[in-house]
Amino acid sequence: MRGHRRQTIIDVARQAGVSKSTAARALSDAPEISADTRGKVLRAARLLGYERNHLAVGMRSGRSGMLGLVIPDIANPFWAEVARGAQDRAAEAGSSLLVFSSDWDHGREARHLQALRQARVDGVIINPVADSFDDLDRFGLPFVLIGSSAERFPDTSSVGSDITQAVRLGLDHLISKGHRRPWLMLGPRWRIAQARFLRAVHDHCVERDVDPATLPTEDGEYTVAGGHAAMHRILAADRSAHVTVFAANDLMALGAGMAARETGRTCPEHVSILGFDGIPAGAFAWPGLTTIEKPARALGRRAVESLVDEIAGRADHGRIYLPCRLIERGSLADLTRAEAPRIPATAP
Amino acid sequence: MRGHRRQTIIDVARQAGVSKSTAARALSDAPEISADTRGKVLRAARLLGYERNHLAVGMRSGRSGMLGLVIPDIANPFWAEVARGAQDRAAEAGSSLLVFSSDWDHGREARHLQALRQARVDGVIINPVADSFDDLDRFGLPFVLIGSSAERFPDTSSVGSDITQAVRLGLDHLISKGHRRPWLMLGPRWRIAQARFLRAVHDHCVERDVDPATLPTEDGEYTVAGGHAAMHRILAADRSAHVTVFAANDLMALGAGMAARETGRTCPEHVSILGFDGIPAGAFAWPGLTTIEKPARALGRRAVESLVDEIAGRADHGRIYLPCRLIERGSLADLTRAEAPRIPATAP
DNA sequence: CCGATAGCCGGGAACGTTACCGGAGATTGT
DNA sequence: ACAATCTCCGGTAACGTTCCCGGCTATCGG
Repeated sequence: MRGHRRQTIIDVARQAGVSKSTAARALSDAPEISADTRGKVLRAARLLGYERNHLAVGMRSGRSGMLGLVIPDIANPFWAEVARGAQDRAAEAGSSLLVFSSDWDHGREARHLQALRQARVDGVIINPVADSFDDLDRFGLPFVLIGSSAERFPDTSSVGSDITQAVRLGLDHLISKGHRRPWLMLGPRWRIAQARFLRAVHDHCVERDVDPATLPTEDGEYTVAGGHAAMHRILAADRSAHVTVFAANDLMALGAGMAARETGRTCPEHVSILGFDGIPAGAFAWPGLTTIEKPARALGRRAVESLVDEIAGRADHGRIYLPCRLIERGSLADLTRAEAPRIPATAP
Repeated sequence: MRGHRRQTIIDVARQAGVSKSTAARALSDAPEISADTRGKVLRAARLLGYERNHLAVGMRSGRSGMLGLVIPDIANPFWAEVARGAQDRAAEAGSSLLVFSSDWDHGREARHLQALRQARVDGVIINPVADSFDDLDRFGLPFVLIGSSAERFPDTSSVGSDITQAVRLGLDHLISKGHRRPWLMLGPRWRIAQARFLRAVHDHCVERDVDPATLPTEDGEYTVAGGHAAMHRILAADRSAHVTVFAANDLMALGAGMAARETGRTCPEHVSILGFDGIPAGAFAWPGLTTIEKPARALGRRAVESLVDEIAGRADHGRIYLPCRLIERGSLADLTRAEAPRIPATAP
């Protein structure tokens, strides 16, 4: 029973007493077939437990019914959420998702793209490692950029979050709480996301009559360890009674919180932290991380939608920026009515 | 340039001046070919930018080079880590991974399995929704169970974590810290994982001369909200000065911590919490969550290894249980030398 | 010098499906 | 009543690859 040969459409046709063309028509509900024979075929298919062979379909029709997703790391909660959204939407569209993690490594990314091409996926959603992504034009597959790397490619559709709006949300909230001179904790200098974030901040500062040059910055990796290290550098450099940090990423913000605690400082008494991403872990920290939530799941869904448009040929090459949302938890002090906090007891 | 037809092996053969059989031999480095012609073919392939069509390969050879992974939720950090391990190992083995989230829903699971069958994946790694998983024998694909659902299927290989060892680790640690009567915060009653956890606890209690019947239990969903609700019930039922909880899952433990704070209790002064899973978010909570770490990434890797064995026919139908590791952070009080803590100031 | 063997290569068939073309009846219009 | 149209169906050719079989050349043993 186990070693039984797989049923093909020919078996179904024979069982139903029709030709395989007719069986195919019934199975792919084409219009030119009588309801009667369709019923017969469908019954036969069910009886035999027939499952259509998508490899053969893809081979003949040129559509494999598979989509590729290449992100930095599926174990990163933000990207996991994106993947979930993409997967859900792909399933609704009747296609499957091949997921790959590039680890910000060019070689891995290249290998994954090759695997995707060889698997003949119908299209790819990618957050490219390099913001150059030079193989783009001879990539030979429909694709959609996701995340923040859309700037240099005006001719390709992309889905990202609205950084400008997000930064406005964050800065205005900081200002309303009395934080006039937050540190900006940025990602690596070579990432275009860094530049975009910084530019959004500058633009908004100008709008609010703040001199952007007065805002101190510190770089670090987009990880907990990166934020941890950067925060130690910040605290070593800034001996103010209250240090405020606007992190470009929640993981960094969380790392910053840990670093602050290690120096005996508590949040939000001595330190205020604003995150960016909205990963669930921020809710469990104590105090809860106030952050700007990117619509990760929706991002994944929209990327798939753009991609199927792209595949279908109706490519409007649009750039889509989804709005973000401020989540207030407890990591931001209200300095407008607070007395000056005292210097932490044990500093390093 | 964009609309250029895809290069096939026939184009390569023509370019190299050989037959397609020879080209195929060169490309799949078969032995019966001279080094000279192989070089010619390979050069021609590179020149034309040839990419082998895996759909056609799968069609002819019966191997699609794709593996399926069906887990409850890719956005759950534990499963994301498993997926990452599986994906890495699959890439090393030269195959791609189709990822699906079932959301503990039978219908979704069934649809995903159908998609996987139709895609003609070579095998599937699955954490089944139902611990019955009755379609198993007529599933018709090589597969490996992952997680805690291997009990009822002695004939299938599976990969999971060593719950017995983990529970021993946890209980001994609790006892060493002076916690003699922890609450057990369990998952839903219908999940077999619940029974396994409970049995492991009982067995170990007997070994340590503790009457397992004295351990109070509380059920809940395997989520933050579930742990949150369960903790409120526990605190309502237990008015002791110090309440200790051994949660079956980190998310529940985190939810429990939030609930405790809401009632004005602090951890570890009034409440001790021991988690289970080792998700990264536990490190950011304050205090850090002491927990038993499951080797999630290794789990994913081993599952793929078992699966390729299964596909290759050398199925030893082994059950693999990987050891867990205790991570001490700050959520457990040391009751052996502490004076009796006072009752929390504001109880609900 | 001839047959056997090994090494290398080409030709065809097959995998399961869909696209296309043509044909047999049934139905319609004049 | 006859041509024209429509509805439905069957046969055949692809899609790109691998596998099997047979053939050609060169080498070798006797």
